[in-house]
Amino acid sequence: MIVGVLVELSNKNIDKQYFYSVPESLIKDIKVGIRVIVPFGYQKLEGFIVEIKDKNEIEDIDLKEIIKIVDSDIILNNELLKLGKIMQEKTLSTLISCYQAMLPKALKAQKKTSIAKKFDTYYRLGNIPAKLNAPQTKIINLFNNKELVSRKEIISISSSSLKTLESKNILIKEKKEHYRLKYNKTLERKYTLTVEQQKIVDEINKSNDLIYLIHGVTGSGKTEVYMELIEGVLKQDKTAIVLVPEISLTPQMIRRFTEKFGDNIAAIHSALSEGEKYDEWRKIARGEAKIVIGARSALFAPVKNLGLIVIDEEHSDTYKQDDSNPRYDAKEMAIERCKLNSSCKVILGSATPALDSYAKAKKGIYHLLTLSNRVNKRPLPNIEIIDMNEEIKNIKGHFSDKLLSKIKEKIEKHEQVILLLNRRGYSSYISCKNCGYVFKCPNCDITLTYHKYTNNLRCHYCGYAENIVTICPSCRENAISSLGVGTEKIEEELFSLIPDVKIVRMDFDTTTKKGSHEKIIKDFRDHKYDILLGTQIVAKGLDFEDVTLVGVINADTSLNIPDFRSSETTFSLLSQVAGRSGRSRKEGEVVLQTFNKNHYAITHVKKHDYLGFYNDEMIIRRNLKYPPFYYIVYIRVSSKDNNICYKEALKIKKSLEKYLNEAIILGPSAASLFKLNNIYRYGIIIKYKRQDNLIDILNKMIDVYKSNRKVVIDLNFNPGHF
DNA sequence: AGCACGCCGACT
DNA sequence: GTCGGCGTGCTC
Repeated sequence: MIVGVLVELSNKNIDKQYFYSVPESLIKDIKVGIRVIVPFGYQKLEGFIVEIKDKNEIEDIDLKEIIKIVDSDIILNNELLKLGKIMQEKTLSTLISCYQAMLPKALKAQKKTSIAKKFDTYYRLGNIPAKLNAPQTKIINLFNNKELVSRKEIISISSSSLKTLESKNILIKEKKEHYRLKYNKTLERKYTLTVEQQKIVDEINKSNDLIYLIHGVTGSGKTEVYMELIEGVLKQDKTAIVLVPEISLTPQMIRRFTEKFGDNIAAIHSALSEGEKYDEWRKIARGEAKIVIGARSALFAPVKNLGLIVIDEEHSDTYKQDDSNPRYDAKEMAIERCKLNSSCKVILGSATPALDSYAKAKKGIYHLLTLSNRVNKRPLPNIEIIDMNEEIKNIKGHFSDKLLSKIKEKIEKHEQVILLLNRRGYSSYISCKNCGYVFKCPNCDITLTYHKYTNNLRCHYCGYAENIVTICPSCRENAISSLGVGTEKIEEELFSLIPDVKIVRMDFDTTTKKGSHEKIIKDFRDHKYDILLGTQIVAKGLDFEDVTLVGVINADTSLNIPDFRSSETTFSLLSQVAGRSGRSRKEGEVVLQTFNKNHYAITHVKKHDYLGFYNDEMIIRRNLKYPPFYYIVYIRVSSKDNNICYKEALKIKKSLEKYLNEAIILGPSAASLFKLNNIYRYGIIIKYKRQDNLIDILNKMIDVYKSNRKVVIDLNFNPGHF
């Protein structure tokens, strides 16, 4: 027996099957998809068996032998094997990295300390003799209606009797695995769908389309629709996967699913320990959980007979793996996985769909469905725009009079407030503190990034650069600055403006600890605080009854992110956070502070007008040749040597221009993290509508550079950001 | 990735 | 002479 093994190392030079013979003693346990340890050159590596062949199919006589089998579980089933190959073709990353990306750490092929399974001890009956004493009889009676009884239960009667019974082989010990997590079905809330919700459920159920986009305003009850659809899928003995942007941010979602489906669900997310993930994964593989809820990678949960994939908040950038290889798009992969199953459907849901998704829906590629009313006909909150250019003279800290007085008013009425501090992205930009002017690239219309290293402003798209000035070109004030504000500073200001106010901060720094996020949510719901102050994190899916005011301290910051999507992300963020207000009986209000009150992202948020925003933004995207009108591939060239790096990047650009004559090639320009860990990076952008030889040319480029040890190239198809 | 081999400069 | 730097090739 010969097996083809894909080893753990992610490197284009060795990203292929290596063949090994199987020693006689292991043959019976060999299956495709299991992990094995093999000799590889001078080292021992872990890998996956991806093929089994007969001896006479291979000409090579001198194969090495497999050292051992890691465990008997099939990790990569047929479906995952196929899906990994598709991912490889879509990302041009290594095949092994695609497989690894689909698995929890404990199941990846890599040398590691193994994670122990957790066991409970049980007993089964052996031969029962005629004579037993009283406690012994009592113990035996425990077996009246079951085969196995737990040690715990027996000991509660008598531990010494257990000892005797065990020694006489009357009771036989048996270990049974238990999973670390348990979901208890609680009393189910009876919920009747609204007419609008029911209509959507019916339409999806009777349609044969593959992909659906549910555009539902905040508070329209998309989750109820998902649950109803899932119930239908379960009735057909099929399974479902629900993807959420970041599951630890949506404890309410899990709670509602648990209420309805109990232990039929498995949740996979970053807040779980590796041991817990391992358990959840195997529970799914054994068919003990039919519904999987989780972040991006939960898409690859080993469910069988998949009937439905739900992608909630589908506009979220977390569905694109952008930071490391393979840079895959979970939405795209969901559709691929769907196609591998018969009559499986993908549901995308959002109050503010990604422009790309909505465009596809309008074209009929996705089946568009709309929920235009909030549940119980609650009105959408009234949104008030505060022009900070006007307010700047009598501003207190970062607060306008209007926002401050509204906050005070709500606190007096014992209602609650959510404040959003819209924090900029990773890169820094320069703006005028007086009028809010930001420096933009004359070629690309995106914000220029400040580079400390060279002390100038640069465009990450085309490489345009200009020098720093201190006088604002717009208002002529000497107020150019790169300072941002943090939640601590705002909290401080609030304390001095409203003594005795109770504030809880929530940002990515205060919520890294396991469970801290849930605790903040719970405490806020219990009215331990008046104000929830946070960054982007407070915009996501939170549902508080008594929040009647949402304040946005700086609506603009995300408009200035150097990314062609900055308007879209701003519109989406503001709409989402506005949706947190007035979710129950009391009417909600929203106050947005901005320096750009006439910006179309702001004006459309005020009117709750997604379509209006969509139409405006599409015109800009078309004119500037951005997605969804053009596709983008980002090529990152990196090296320890700045000079070599730039030269190679330029060489790549030149040859791409030669071979890709239907595409626009931009760059090379300094990447947003130009120098990191002493490695320099340049980026080249390919924009194209149609380019038939693209994949072919890119593969050739990868091939040329795989043996180059001075520069590394990296590809990102349709990057989430730059 | 990680290791060996082999070619070249510099130094006990 | 020979130690070690690194460019190159190979891993079933």
